[in-house]
Amino acid sequence: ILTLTLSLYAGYTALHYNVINGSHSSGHWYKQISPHQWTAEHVLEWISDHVERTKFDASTLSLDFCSIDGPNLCRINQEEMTAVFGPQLGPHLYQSLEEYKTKYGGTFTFMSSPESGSSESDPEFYPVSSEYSGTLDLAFWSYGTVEVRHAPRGTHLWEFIRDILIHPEKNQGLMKWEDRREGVFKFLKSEAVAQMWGQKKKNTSMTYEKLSRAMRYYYKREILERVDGRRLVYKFGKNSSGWKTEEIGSGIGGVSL
DNA sequence: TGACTTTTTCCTGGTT
DNA sequence: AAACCAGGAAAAAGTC
Repeated sequence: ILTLTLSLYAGYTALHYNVINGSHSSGHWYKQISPHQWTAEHVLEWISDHVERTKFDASTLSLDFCSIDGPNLCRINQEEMTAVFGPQLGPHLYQSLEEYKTKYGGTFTFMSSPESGSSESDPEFYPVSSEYSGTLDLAFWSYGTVEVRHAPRGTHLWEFIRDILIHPEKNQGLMKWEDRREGVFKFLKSEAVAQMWGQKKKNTSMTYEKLSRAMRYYYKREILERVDGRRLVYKFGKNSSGWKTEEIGSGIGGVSL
């Protein structure tokens, strides 16, 4: 499953699936070995764990950030980690990585990674050391680059709603499935969800009234289907994706994002 | 830059 | 009466 989702381009969507499925089904093998031996998949598992643990909003992350293997990950210092993953998740990740490094420290020869030094008068030259082999885009590795470079894909309203729904462990009581298989769901705290949506869009004046207008525009595009008679209830339509339990590994991204 | 898409804002009117 | 639902219109934002 991990491999399949990785091959999909919808980065953050794949990360969500990791959070949901990876942590339960496919064990945490990365915990058994040194970070220096982690594969890109291990790194992704590790990140997913922290996303879940810190209740970080994964939708602001790009999978591109995570396409890095253990050896390269270990070369990142705290500042870089924070620059890339933000002030919340970054430090968590850094500390966790240090712990794993220490735990398996004796086994390897490299070391000296956290040159948390502050003499980098040469930002552009850095993150990559000589044998960089990951697929990480260099554009990300400059100070202050927290946002995704181009369009943060997956920021549409319906995706935001979907992502709340597929994260039952976090966002408790905000929304719930009425019929998971059919894609019928309901707002439990309509104004709270609207506030969160507003927060994401940097708009403090968002309300459910306005959010719901945007939702209604989805009917014509068949991203949502109308459910009448039931207040605060909506249903995903055929032009939405990423919410079906059977859909994992196929069909995601078949629809415009 | 300009066309196009999506979301926001506002509104009138109806329903639960 | 409060909280929703339906959409039209148009502005604002975001994308390509």
